Amino acid sequence: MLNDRKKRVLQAIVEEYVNTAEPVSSKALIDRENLQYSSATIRNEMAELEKKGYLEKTHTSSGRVPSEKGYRYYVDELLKDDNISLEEVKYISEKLETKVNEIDELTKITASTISEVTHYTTVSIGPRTNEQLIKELKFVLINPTMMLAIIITNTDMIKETIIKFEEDINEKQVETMNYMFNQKLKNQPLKTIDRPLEEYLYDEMSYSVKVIKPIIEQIKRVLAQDDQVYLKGANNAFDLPEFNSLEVAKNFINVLDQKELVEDVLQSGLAEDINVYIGEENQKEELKDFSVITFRHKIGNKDMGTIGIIGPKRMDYSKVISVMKYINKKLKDL
Amino acid sequence: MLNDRKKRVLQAIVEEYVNTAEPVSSKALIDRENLQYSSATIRNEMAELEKKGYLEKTHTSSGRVPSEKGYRYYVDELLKDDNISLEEVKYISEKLETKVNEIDELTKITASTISEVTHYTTVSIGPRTNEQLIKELKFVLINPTMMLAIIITNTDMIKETIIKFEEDINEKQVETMNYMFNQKLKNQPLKTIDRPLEEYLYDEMSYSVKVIKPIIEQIKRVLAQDDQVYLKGANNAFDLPEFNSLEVAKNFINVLDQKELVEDVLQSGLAEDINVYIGEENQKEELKDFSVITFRHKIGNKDMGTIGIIGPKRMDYSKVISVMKYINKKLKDL
DNA sequence: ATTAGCAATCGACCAAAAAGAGTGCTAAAA
DNA sequence: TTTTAGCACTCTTTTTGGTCGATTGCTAAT
Repeated sequence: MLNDRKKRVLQAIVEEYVNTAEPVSSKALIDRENLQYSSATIRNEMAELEKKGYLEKTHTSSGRVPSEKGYRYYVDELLKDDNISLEEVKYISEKLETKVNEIDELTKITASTISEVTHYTTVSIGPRTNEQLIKELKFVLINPTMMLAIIITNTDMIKETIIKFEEDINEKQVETMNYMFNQKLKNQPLKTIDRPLEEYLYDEMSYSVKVIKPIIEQIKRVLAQDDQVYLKGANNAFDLPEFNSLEVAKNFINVLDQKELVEDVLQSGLAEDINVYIGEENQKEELKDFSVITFRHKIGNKDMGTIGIIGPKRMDYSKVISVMKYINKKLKDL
Repeated sequence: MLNDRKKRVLQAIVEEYVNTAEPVSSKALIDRENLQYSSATIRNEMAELEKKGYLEKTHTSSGRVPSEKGYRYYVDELLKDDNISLEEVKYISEKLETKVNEIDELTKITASTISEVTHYTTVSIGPRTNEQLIKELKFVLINPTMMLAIIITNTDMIKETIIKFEEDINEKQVETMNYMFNQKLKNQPLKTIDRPLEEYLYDEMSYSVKVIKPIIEQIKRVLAQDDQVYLKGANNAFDLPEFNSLEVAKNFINVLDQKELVEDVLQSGLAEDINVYIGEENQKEELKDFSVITFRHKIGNKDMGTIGIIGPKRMDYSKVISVMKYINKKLKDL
């Protein structure tokens, strides 16, 4: 356990380092109001914090930098989560009141708002396809060999796909299929469309395989489709000093370029609304030098999409988390 | 006009520079089979090419680098457009044979294939919304206050949107609207949905404004929506030595981050299938240090989407154009 | 328990020197 | 007349050495 003064020192170092991006010296802290000690005293505390693993040095005569353990302690125990200004509150409120027709759009707006307020890069993704229910399934005949299938989920997400047939079908048949498919699928999770259904349809329906097969195949394909990852503020990253290292910048772009990786990260979050992953805590090798904060937006129990912030380990955790918590409250009120 | 030997020298310099990214010295060329002269002779030719503006020096005692005029001459007069290997041909063919249901997907696949073969960053966009015809407009009632509008274009692009009403409507009304709207809009360009139509509908249709207004507004909104820009291989750029300059890398990311800018560039191309813009030839200030090659994919007269390659001015024009030409031919055969 | 003071360490910065690459030009060769 | 060898000159890159300043850890005093 850390004594009170050590906590104050650690907090001051994290905050100072987040601000300046320079290793923090004992001298840099002595002006703080809650640290009225000489530099020598601070130095002794820093040495002990280092021994315990909360701080690191880049070389013998440099100032200290928080270790990942240090950041973690800060996030868990020391962080203020009301670090948000009046202007920010106002700006966010305005943004969130934009009228949207689809939930997807709300996630995008939220993501870009977070990016604008925090100046970090955000990625976002809509609700998880697999967990949603089918609220409505509609087939619309376009011409004798083409039909449009529309799936509307309980979160009002729309997925649509064209289905082509090798033989002509008519309106009557479409109506029947509409009935049959809905019978079986309505209020079911999307992942229901799997083997058992396929068998059922082959068995129970009177249409030829030539008609049924393309429908199931195409619907499955659309559902399996990668969810769209939305990226905002990638260039903000380049204003941060850590991105002056080409190595780091390269890794960063590399991460953002791999949509599947980003998707995985966003999908993998725990049940919490807000999750913080610092450096090595990230599952993905490519993210070991970054910190990621994910924010899962729910209405009731319904997953409405996930937003992630990717930035340097020297991230302003306090600001980001404050903003997210405020947005979370605001969304619940909507 | 350039004499034959000067052409050979210019070509050799461009190719060498594209390969090595280092200013080309007179000595570096003397091993070429079609340049069997001493370095002094080459040097004299280089001096003259420089005086004519085809080459540049970074400082008095450096090798030569092609100027934009030099690249332009190379692209127009010297470039070989069959610079494509058997493996590449095979790889491309395979990729293009992927079955797709929507034209949009074909553009994406083509874009990523080009990126994979050339190792440059590609951006792409579907067919221009405004120029397409409405092949089919369908309204589907979801519940008494919600209707789905589906627009299918002549390139089989599907645009759909949910429309919410303040008062209940019934199946009968939807059918009538289906008829009325189709009557007016079928086989019209999408941009038809503009003021005149609005007036017409208000005048001629018997439904209240409360019903008509949200439909038109929402359809307009969807059509005005930014076309989705698809990005592939952004990280490839960072393997190129010019991106070791942080300045350049930053500009590059900045360009890619501005979807509207990229969209503009892709939409602005001339009537040609393939257009090359070298440095200052780009309309956009932000692209002055890059080269862009756009590739418009058409079937008949129908615009099917545009793909752009963004890279350094020291781009392998020959490779890129060879690949695009091959793909173009291949697509025409499909 | 805290602090003043000081030697020791190490990166950042700078200037000078040395090495290297390439050109332009002149004069000789073809 | 065209081509080439040779060399002085220019400019960049790399290396070297040395100073400066920031910061620490430790010791002894408060």
